[in-house]
Amino acid sequence: MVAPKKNSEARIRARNEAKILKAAVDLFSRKGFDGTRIAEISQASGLPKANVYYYFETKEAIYATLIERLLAGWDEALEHIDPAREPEEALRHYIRAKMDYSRKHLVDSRFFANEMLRGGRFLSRKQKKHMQKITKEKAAVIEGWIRDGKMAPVDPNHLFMTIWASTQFYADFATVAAVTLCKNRLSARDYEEAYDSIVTLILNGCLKPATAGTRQVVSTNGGS
Amino acid sequence: MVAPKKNSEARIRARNEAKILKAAVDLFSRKGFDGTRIAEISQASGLPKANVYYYFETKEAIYATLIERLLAGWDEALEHIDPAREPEEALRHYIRAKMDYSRKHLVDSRFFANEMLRGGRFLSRKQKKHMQKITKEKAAVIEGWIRDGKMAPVDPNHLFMTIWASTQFYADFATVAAVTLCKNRLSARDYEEAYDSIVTLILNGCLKPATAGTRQVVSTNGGS
DNA sequence: GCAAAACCTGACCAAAACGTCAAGTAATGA
DNA sequence: TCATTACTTGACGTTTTGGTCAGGTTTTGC
Repeated sequence: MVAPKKNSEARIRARNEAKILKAAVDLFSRKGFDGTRIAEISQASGLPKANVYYYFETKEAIYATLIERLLAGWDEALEHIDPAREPEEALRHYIRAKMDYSRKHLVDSRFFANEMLRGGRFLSRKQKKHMQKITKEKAAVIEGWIRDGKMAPVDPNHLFMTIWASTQFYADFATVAAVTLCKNRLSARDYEEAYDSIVTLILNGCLKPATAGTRQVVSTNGGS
Repeated sequence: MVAPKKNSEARIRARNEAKILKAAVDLFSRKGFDGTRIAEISQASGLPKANVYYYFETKEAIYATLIERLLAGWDEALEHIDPAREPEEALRHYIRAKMDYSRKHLVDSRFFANEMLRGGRFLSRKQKKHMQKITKEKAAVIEGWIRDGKMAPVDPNHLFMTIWASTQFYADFATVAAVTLCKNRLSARDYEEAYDSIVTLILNGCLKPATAGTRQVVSTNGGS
């Protein structure tokens, strides 16, 4: 061998598991759990099928690993909803974080969507409880802002869901979005404009007129 | 036979095709195209597998029929966006129509979502063009309202998508919604509240302050 | 009442699916 | 160097899959 490469240190296991998971999440995101064949995963990952089985007991095991990984990122974006901040800034950043996630992790976003369409059967009770807890905490923050007269009296849960829905849309329904915008694929620019629109709509919709003023909240991102 | 039932008039073909399509859309909506087995459809519809093949050439044929049926309803709700109306009323009715559809046709909504996650490969160029045309027309109506100073200057396409996203969310991600609201299943009441929130958010977000006034737009639907 | 058309279905097939295994090859540590 | 462990893989077995078919039963039109 020309270069022996001591990257054997870069554990073979880790590398191959990553290959498999990457191929798997892509397939699952498009075809769902039942629609994905192990043979496809093996082919897409470049590893022989028997090798896939060497690293993962079953298809379920692969799927479960991906779910676990996904849920880990659930809370992160919500960190922006911080009682110490002003609602306008906090929500703006939160929406951006969600939007960025949708764009950069198209596949994960769709994987999640697929699992939800399936009824979320892979989500453990514990995982659900966790999501619930985090959301509840953050809903309380919103309610605080409302009490302080900083926001209009909207239901925080539905506010969150509207944000989730509208940001996730551009990942999960990219096809619809592309058709609507008469494009073949969504560009970074399209995402930018989507972000602006959502921020404008939702922030104007839930901030107290006193805060937002009669002037519309305008996005901070200029177009080229 | 006790009652011979002349409902043989109610064409056997129509009845059985309906049975098959009903079973199929349910399965497709949860497991996607590749994940759905003809045997499952046959079982769920109560017809033997060979009988399913008597009515439909292939699995694709069933799927295509469903897509066709689905797209037919695409324009309907958009009828509300009528230049003769006032934007507030029009948008309110449109959002309600979409929301009602999501609730009453949970399965179709998810079926559509699944197809989009797959990349909309079953949508013909013609069907896409049609969606595009309708949307463009309605976008023009919104733009008219904006020019007339009746609405804030939002991008109509993104406005539509935000509406689609947030209404569809409660059907496609019912699991997430239920977890968020700490319920097992969404009640009619939950949908009502979701509708109220969305209307409040989006209408306040895109109507001219002059129209909406400094007062928040309030929903017309009572609780209980 | 009767022929033609419409409908039904158990049994079958080839291809593909999941998962296993035994016999390898490479890396590791002493 | 050599034994132990980690990794690789072609070939296999069983089950399930989409789809077919030949021979049945019902409906229908007259």
